[in-house]
Amino acid sequence: MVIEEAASQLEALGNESRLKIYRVLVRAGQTGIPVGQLQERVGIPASTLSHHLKRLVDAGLASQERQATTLICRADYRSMRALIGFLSDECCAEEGCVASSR
Amino acid sequence: MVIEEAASQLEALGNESRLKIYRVLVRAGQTGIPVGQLQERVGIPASTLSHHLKRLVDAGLASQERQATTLICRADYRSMRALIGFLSDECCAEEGCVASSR
DNA sequence: CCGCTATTTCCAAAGGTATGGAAATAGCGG
DNA sequence: CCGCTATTTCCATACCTTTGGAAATAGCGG
Repeated sequence: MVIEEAASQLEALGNESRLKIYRVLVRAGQTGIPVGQLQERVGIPASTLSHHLKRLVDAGLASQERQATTLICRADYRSMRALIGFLSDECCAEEGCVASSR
Repeated sequence: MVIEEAASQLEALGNESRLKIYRVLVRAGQTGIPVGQLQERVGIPASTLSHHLKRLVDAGLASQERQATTLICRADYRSMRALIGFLSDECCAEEGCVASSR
């Protein structure tokens, strides 16, 4: 993972609304969750939610799949795994840190 | 870790300059590194660097300690550990993710 | 107290982000 | 093709971020 990508993913997650959205996505598992239900769950206006979702998708943290008129959203676990890996490896490579204490 | 804190730390790391700075801090280990050396290392004007450092410190990701005229900066490993824990636990609690594949 | 180095704060400009209502679009089911 | 629901795009507004030069401050050593 290159630093630009890590930064853009961290930026995407570095907003309370988006982090909440992302958390709901994660809890929805592989099944995913439609935008509408997501909206009820997080209580954000549709327009705003759509903007935030786009940021998460653009950052590679989530994906969307059309099923008729509804859009199913899913967290991309691989990217989160890669991001956690980056934080552990690149940013926590020295003594005293989680990576070395394992 | 509460979601507000996680979001603010992710936001602090979600900027390429700050992520680079943070990485240098981590690599400097417990010894830490003076602001001046950090500046040479990342090639950012002193003023800008100072702003970024403040953000990292405010987010609890780094700390600073005066030693005479120089300021030693250090990464706060505990906060990174907590952040990685949050991402693994809160955001990756379902099937298919890193947390469950361990 | 002075000069010196290290670092911050002040200030201002430019651009980006967040927000959400209103209008547009997508994709059925009939 | 129409109406309907789901979702996005358009648009505008307010606010926040990033950037960096210049001036201010901190803390020595003399």
